[in-house]
Amino acid sequence: MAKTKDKNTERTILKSAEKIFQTKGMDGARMQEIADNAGINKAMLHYYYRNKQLLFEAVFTKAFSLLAPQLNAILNDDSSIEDKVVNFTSNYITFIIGHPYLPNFIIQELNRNPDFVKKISQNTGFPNLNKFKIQVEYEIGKGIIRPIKAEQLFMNILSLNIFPFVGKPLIKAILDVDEKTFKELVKARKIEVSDFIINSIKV
Amino acid sequence: MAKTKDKNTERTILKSAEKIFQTKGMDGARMQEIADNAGINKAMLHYYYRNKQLLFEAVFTKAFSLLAPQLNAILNDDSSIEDKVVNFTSNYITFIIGHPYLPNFIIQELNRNPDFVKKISQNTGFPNLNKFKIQVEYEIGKGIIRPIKAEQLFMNILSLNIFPFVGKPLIKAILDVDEKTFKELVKARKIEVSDFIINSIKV
DNA sequence: ATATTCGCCAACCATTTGGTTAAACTTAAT
DNA sequence: ATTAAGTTTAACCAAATGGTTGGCGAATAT
Repeated sequence: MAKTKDKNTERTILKSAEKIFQTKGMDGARMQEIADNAGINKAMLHYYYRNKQLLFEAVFTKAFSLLAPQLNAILNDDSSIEDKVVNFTSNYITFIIGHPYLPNFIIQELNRNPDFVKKISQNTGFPNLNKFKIQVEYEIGKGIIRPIKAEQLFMNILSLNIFPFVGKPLIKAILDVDEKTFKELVKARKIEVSDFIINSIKV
Repeated sequence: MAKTKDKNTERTILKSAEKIFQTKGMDGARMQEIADNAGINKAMLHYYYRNKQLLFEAVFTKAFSLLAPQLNAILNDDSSIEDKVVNFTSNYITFIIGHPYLPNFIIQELNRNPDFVKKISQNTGFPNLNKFKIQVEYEIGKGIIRPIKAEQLFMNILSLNIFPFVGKPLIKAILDVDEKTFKELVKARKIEVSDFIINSIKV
């Protein structure tokens, strides 16, 4: 049964590696803990992924490949800016509620190793602003939205959507709310955030 | 000269510890690297701060004590919401440009150890929403601003101000801009962000 | 049937790392 | 000058950590 167990073990390892790396980060993760979590010998991690760095990169690349399409939705979709904001906000927050570890993991690791961003930004499908920029200028010219630089609008959209997840411990402490209340607040942001943005840019 | 050297060494250690911890995090930081950076023997770190955890906490506490007053400015000041947004945004961004490592460090470490937030949140002077909440409800009642929950407005303000610093590597890559251009964009946010918020909440 | 390949593991290894020790040095007080 | 207290260092230690090795058993190919 060796050949079939093969793929199975590899997946098990990746699953465990995701769990550990995404909660503890590259520096805080221990190969032994990943092996224990996967219920296998530590040597197996090296058998399948050679070393810690490569295992980490497998986890990171997969995580980023989940997030990138979300961002491309607002950058490359054909609908109006207002529609995009509404859809992106709702979809993104729903998505992250299902993967609450993702944004913080990616941002933390990108900050830890800024060179790493070059590697993945060369990848095809990496989000870029070109199309969005043209659209923003077009809708401003048409008088549909107020004048604003596409870069700033994009930063605002990203900030409002991502930050609450990344800054969760800080926000929970300041608002003095429990986990349940926090989740409700975040869920309400599916429309709260798009209203806030539309209010601001609509003429 | 022992007594005077004393405080000096202690400060030197803390300075180096700040530099290393804030760029590499608790897990990524090495006591040896801190000692090297301070130009002293590793044993000195333990002589003055007992162990890594306590040295880290000294750094973290100091970092947070720099940030907390910034947040309290918008929560406890007596001016109108509009004025507070304008002032906070400008002041906060100016402040962080001078301490670019701070937000990411604090957020990363709070996420790494959520229990840690309890410790510091009991501290007097820890930001809380009480006063801000009353003010938001008051201004809504008076018809000065649109209806919005204070919690959501606060999250929005925080997100728009903090996220660009935390998500810098990601944003730089997507916008495809160099360091200089990014700094200009962030600087422009001193008014960009408050305009954006005011636009959205003003009746 | 035999040889070979593959998945897997216990045991091991070299290095790193946080932390300790004991002695030397510096300074101020007696 | 002597003592006592605080400061600094080189050398050391035990544990943790990423990674390697050699072999075992099961499946596959010859």
